[in-house]
Formats: sequence, C-alpha cells, structure tokens
Amino acid sequence: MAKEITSRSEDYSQWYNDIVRKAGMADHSAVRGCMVIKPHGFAIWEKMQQQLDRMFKDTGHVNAYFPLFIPKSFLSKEAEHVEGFAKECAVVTHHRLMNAPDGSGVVVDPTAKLEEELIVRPTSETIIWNTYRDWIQSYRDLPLLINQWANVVRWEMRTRLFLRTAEFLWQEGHTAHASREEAIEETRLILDVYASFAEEYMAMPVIKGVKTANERFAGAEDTYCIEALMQDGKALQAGTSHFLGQNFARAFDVNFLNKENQQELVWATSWGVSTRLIGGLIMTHSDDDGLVLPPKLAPTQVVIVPIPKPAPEIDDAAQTLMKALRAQGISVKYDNDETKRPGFKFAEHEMQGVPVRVGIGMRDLEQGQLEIARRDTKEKSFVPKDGAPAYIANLLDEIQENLLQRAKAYRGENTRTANTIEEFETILDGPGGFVSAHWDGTSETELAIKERTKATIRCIPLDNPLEQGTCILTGKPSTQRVLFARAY
RNA sequence: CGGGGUGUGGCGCAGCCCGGUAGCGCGCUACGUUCGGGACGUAGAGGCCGGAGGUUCAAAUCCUCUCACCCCGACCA
Repeated sequence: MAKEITSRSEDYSQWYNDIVRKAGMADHSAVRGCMVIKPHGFAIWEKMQQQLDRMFKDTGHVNAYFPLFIPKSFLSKEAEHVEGFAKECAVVTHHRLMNAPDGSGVVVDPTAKLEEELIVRPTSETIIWNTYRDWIQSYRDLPLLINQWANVVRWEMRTRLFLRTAEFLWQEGHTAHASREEAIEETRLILDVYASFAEEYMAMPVIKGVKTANERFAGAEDTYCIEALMQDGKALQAGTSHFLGQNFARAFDVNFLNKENQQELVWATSWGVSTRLIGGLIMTHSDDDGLVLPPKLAPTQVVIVPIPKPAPEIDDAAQTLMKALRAQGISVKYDNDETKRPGFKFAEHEMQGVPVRVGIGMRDLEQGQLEIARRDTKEKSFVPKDGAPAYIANLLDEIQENLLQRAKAYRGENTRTANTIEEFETILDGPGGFVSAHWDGTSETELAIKERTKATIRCIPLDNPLEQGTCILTGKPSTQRVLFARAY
C-alpha cells in the first residue's frame, strides 16, 4: 500500500532504489553523489565491520588511521596509480572563507590559497607508503600488517546508493613484507578472508579469481577479487586484494636491510571492501516484499509482535521469550507499539528484512503455542511455547544456510559456457549471468569483446581447470576459460 | 561529460500546452469504533510550486540561467 515497492520483474533498478529507500537504509543527500546512511543501513554496516575486524585481528592485523588529505605530489609518484585515479579526485585548494564584498554570503578567500594542493584520498597507498618509509628499517620491522577503517572520495560520474557513491566507507589494509612470496601469501590470505566472510556471513557465494591486466588496480602487479552474481544476472565485484610488488616501495623509497645486510625494496599488498557490500547483500537475497537479511548480519534477528488486545499474559510470554533468546545471544525486539496494527507491523518488519517474526496472541497462548514466521520463505509455523527458543535458534541457522544455498543454486543456474561469440551474445542478451568462455589472453581481444557485448572479464578463477580451446572472438588458441559478465 | 526525463505539503502525483495566486491519494494530528496480514468514520494541520533572474497588471504555468535526482551512453578496481 503506502510503502509498495516496484517489482523486480517490472524494473530491477527501480526495485533496488525502492528497497534502499523504503527499508530505511539510505537517502540521497544534499551533496551530489553522496548518501546519508540511515540507522538501519548503518547498523548492517556495523555488523559487517565487527565481523571483518575480528577476522583481520585474528589474522594478525592491527588498526591505525591515516589522514583524509594527501599532498598532490604524493599521488604522482607512482605513474600507473596517478593515471588510474587522477580523473576522479576532489582537490582542496584553499583553507579560508571570507564574507563576500557584495554581502551575498561567503566566498573563498583568494589570499588563502594552499602552497601545495591537497587531494581528498581516493585510496591511501601513497600517504601510507610515504609513512612506512620512516617505520621500516630492517627485516625485523616486517611484516607490517595494518588496516584502517575510513571514508574515501572518488568523483564518480554516475552514482547508485551503496553500489557507487562519490564518498564511501570502507576498510583498506596495507601490508609490507620482506619477500615476494610472503606478500603474495598475504594477498591470498585476505582473499580467503573476504570469500569466507561473503559466504558465511552475507550468505553471498563468490568466485575467487585474478583480474586481467585491464581490470587491475592502478599500481598493482596482480589484483585478486571476489565476484558475486546479482539477481538480475549482472556481476558485482565485492572485494579486491592487490599484490603491489615493489611498485610503491620504489616510488616512496621504502627499503629494508635484509638478513644478509643488504638493502632491499619492501614488498606490498593492499586490500579493501566497502559499503558496496550492502548493495550486494540487497541484490543477492531481497524480494518484492522488501529486504531479506541473513541472520548473521541482521541488526535485529527476531521481532515479537503482540496481537491485540494487549494482555498481561502476552507481555509475560514475550518477556520470557526475549530473555531466553538473549541468553542464546540472539538479538530480539518486542514491537509493542500500540499505535500500529499487527498487519502493518508484519509488512514493516518484512520490508526491513528481520529474519524471524514471532506473533503472540491470546488464541496462541490458550493453545500453548506461538506463531513463528521466517522472512526468507515467508512460511509460518505454530510452535509449542516452551520449545520456541530452541526452535528459533535453529531456524536462524537454517535461514542463514537456506539463503546461501538459494544464492548458490541461482548462480549455478546462471553460469553458462559459450564456445562462439554468437552463443556468448545470446546468453548475455537473454538471461545474463556468468559466461565461461575461451579468450586468447590479449588486452586487445578483451576490449573488443567489451566493445561489442558490454561484458568484461570478471576474473580468471583461481581453481580454473586447464582446457584447450579457441578464443570466441579471434579463434586463436586458449588454454583456459575465463569468466565474463556484464557488471555493476 | 553527451542524450532523454523529472523537480508542486513528509511520500506519490494532477494542474503547466490555452498565465488570474494550488488540488488529489497516502501519511500526519485529535476523538471514537477497531485490531490474527498494510483498518474505518468524523474533524483538523501542513505547500510563497527546486533556486536565481527576466517578460507581464498578474507566473506553478512563458523565457534565460542554475542546482539536484532518475534512465540510457561514455567513464569507473
């Protein structure tokens, strides 16, 4: 009714926008391309942060914080890096405002021009490696395993809430190592952390892979990624982990004395995931009734809705259940707002994606049962009151698992192989999804395929089997299939 | 940045072509009846029509500029 959302079949983009707005996740702000993350959206981000942070700490990383501003000269020290980011940087040129002489408001004070302009970080490699130079002298200072939670700014032409905004929140890890092997190992370790976070917490299956040269991070030797498939058949890059080789060490002159008492350049990695994950979460699970959240990331896992008229027995039953659930570490909310009717609450909590809803009315209590509804399948069951806490704990696990299996099944059904460019195009113009196809390994061919079909190579999967074949575009020999898709 | 579209109470829209000082639905407030899937009745509150300038006796309506958002494209780790 009042909050109805566009159906996915009618207009997927509009459906996405409706979900973000009507589930109370985010709004557009007064600033172009920037969003206001509302409490419900931010609570989900906090859940993601908590878990990721724990995983980073468990793998030996520590948090630190580097400045928002980067001297312009730093950015140009690594040639490919600056080329990659120069087109989308916000620049600070002055440090003072003054009243306009004509009284029309405040204007930039022309006498307050900065000697060196500052860039609002699009990513922090440069300022961090400039700092690492002072921190690293010897192999004993390595490895340096640092993460920071921060905001960054990339002046995007076209923005979508969560998926691509001019300012976004993320974490960026920046590590320094004594050997190439160790740095590569770190890059892969983090990729595994990201993949298990995506699957175990977001219930979003991902493919681990390596990017082609075209899609590589500006300044990296190799970019590893996790790629997910959204409900509309488009791919989403959900996280990246870069092996930076010695590029940044060379650019910022970061050397260490190795065990043989020789100066050597430090080996680097960087890796990040952002609030974009929230967009991925939405487009993996949600439906035409609103958001669907995996229990492990739901700010509220269970909501209890009393069916009026309010009675002390109902309140008692709700309190007892809440206590039992909280004792199991389950987050629960009792929605006893008397100004709203139950049907309205049902719809509202479905919109917000609460995984489990418990309805308690006198009729139920007389029969010693509770009505328990799950968000993922919309099924309702009546469960004996005493068994409810255990039932719900189990149900949350089941929902988590069901969401993952459902998403995996979808991805399985929407991953196809193509052996000719015609087959390739038929798939993309039809159902979409991932297309596994042979490619001759050149950037020219990759770009030509992109030009013709709008699809890009999402990655070369890590566990990719070798297979003789011929490139779908050029017919040249190929040793393995790579994963193509149209992407966000 | 190019093409197209839209900005009118909190939200969704009509009115604009053929200028005359704003209307509908939802939501909101109060009271009552209700309450097991987005309740109903009655009475109310709320908008200088995105912003600036211009034309005119008169502008939501016509003109110019500007800002924001949406779609497509270009671009984008």
